[in-house]
Amino acid sequence: MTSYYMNIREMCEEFNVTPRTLRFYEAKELIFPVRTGQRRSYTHQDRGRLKLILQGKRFGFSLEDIRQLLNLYNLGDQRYTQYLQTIEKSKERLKAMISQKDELSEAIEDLKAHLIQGEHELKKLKKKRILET
Amino acid sequence: MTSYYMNIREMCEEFNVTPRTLRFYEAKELIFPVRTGQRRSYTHQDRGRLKLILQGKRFGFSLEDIRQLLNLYNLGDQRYTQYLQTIEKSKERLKAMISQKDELSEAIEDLKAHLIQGEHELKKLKKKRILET
DNA sequence: AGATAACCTAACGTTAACGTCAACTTAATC
DNA sequence: GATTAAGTTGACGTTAACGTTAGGTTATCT
Repeated sequence: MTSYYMNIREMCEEFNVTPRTLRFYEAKELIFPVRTGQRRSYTHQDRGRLKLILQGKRFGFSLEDIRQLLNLYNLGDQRYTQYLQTIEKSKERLKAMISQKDELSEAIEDLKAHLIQGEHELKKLKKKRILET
Repeated sequence: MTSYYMNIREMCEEFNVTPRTLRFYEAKELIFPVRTGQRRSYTHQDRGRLKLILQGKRFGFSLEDIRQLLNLYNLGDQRYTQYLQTIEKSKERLKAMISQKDELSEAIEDLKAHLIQGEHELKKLKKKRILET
């Protein structure tokens, strides 16, 4: 297992981000590294959250969207009403993700069809080019 | 069928965007409305492209990414090398979309599991609250 | 024909998500 | 123990994707 605490450089290498990005996410309260002296030490929790952040970004979610979702993954010491709100927000996100997935499936099939058509046309163009040479 | 040409207001209503957005996409060469005098007239082609643009945005693609993809859907009068490049770019996009879909599927299952767990915890909290009242 | 509405261009403003740079402190190395 | 490397905190800069405002043109309505 990877060491319990990681420094900022190790984090950057593992997740392929810059220090600035990690500090930025911290300022936005998406991750909460502890301090060893002045330096940041990233825990297992932080790594889990960062993974989710980067994933969310690939899906086109904003950091604020992601922040709300993240709470679901660390439902520790929240008040009841906050807890409830987190779950409601997460349900919304889930629905959005499902419809996004469906849309994506359609778009993929559509793109495939156009690509096949495109390659067909390309062959014809190629022949023409050869004949014209 | 909707009239062949649409003015900017009709477009905005149909696609739920602002005039600024349409002019912006035009400036970025994503759509090419013709002019009727000074005014823009949007064709069937523009509507098709706009639909794809908005879809692409929901998937988290940049306008530049989308612009390259769009060429595949209007492979009209391109040169052979350009044609080839469009197809290559599109293949890359397709791969990205497929992996995004797979990732999304996983994330959805994961989120579902956490939601179930969260609702379970919520019930326990609720009981505690009632007992404490 | 004068007013009003719909459209236009041009230009500056805004927000998210970082990049970059300066000046400082701490840790590691020679 | 001086230097170098790694990390830190501001603070200002940058880019994408529009929003907003000002000032001008065209079409329509009364």
